[in-house]
Amino acid sequence: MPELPEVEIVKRSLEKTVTGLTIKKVKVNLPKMVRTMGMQSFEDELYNKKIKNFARRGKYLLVKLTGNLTMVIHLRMTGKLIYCPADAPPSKHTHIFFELDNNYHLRFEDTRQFGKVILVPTRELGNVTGLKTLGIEPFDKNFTKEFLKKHLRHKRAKIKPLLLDQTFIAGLGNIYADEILYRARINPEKLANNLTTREASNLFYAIQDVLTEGIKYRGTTVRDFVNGNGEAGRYQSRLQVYGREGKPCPHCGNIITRKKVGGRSSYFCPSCQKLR
DNA sequence: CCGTAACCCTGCGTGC
DNA sequence: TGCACGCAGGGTTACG
Repeated sequence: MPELPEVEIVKRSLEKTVTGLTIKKVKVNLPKMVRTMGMQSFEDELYNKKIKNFARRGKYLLVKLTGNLTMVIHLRMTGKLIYCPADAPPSKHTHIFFELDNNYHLRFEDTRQFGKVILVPTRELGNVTGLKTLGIEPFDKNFTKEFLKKHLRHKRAKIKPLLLDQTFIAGLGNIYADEILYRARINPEKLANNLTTREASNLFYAIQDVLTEGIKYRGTTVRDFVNGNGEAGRYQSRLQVYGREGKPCPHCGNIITRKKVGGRSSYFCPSCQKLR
C-alpha cells in the first residue's frame, strides 16, 4: 500500500523516465478513476501537454504539465503507475493509458479501484479535497521534535490513529505507523498527551528514520507495490512488527501481537511497547 | 474533541 | 474441488 516512501519512489522513477515527454493521447477505460476541476474532458485537456516535473505531498503525487495544469494522483491501496512500451500487453486492471510521444505509455492500474487521478489548473491546487487539508510533511524543516511535542500535548487521541491522521502529519500509513511506534517503543493505544518529552522525541526520530529507510530500500512490497518501472521494493524484509503476528520481537523475543486500534490492524510488541 | 463505522472494490484465506 | 463468506486497506464522510 503506497505510503510516503512508496509514492516518493514512484516519483523518483517517473522523474527519470517520463520528464520532458508529451502526452499524445489519453484513453480512460474506467471513467470513475478520473476527475477534472473546471474542465469538461480529461482526455481533451491533456492532449499535447508536456510533462514538466513531479512533486509529492503526503501520499499524493503531483505531475506538473504545460498549460498550467497539474495531475493529482492518489494510489490509495493498489494503484500503480507503469511506464512501458506502447505494445506491452495491458493488465486487466489498467484503467488509464497515457500515450507518449516516444512510443511508450504511462499507465494507471488499480485492482481495487480506490485510486484517483484529478486534473486541475495549477492555481486551483489549494481547492483539491484531501490535498488542501494535509498536515505537515515529515521532512519539512518546521517539523521538529518541539513541533511534535507541542501538538501532541493537547491531543487526547490514541497515538496510532493520530499518526494515520493525514491532516496532522502527511504521508504515514498503517505499515510505517506500526514500524515507527515499535522503533520509538510506544504502545499504539497510548494517548498522545500522555507521551513523555523523551517519548515525543523518540517518536520524532523514529518517524524520520523509518521513512528514510523505507525510501532507501525503495519502498515496501507487501502485496503488489511496484515503482514506475514495475520493480518491487525491499523494505518488507526490514519490517520489525508489521505483519509479524505470533513471531518473536526482534528486540526481546516476546510474541508480537495484533490488535485493532482505531479500526486498523496494529502490530506491536506488548513488552517493548507497554501501555503502562 | 474523539471514536466508530460505512463506503468504495477485488483478491485471498478460511471453513464447510 | 468449489463455494460462501469475511476480511483487508486509505481517506473521506456521517453520526453518536
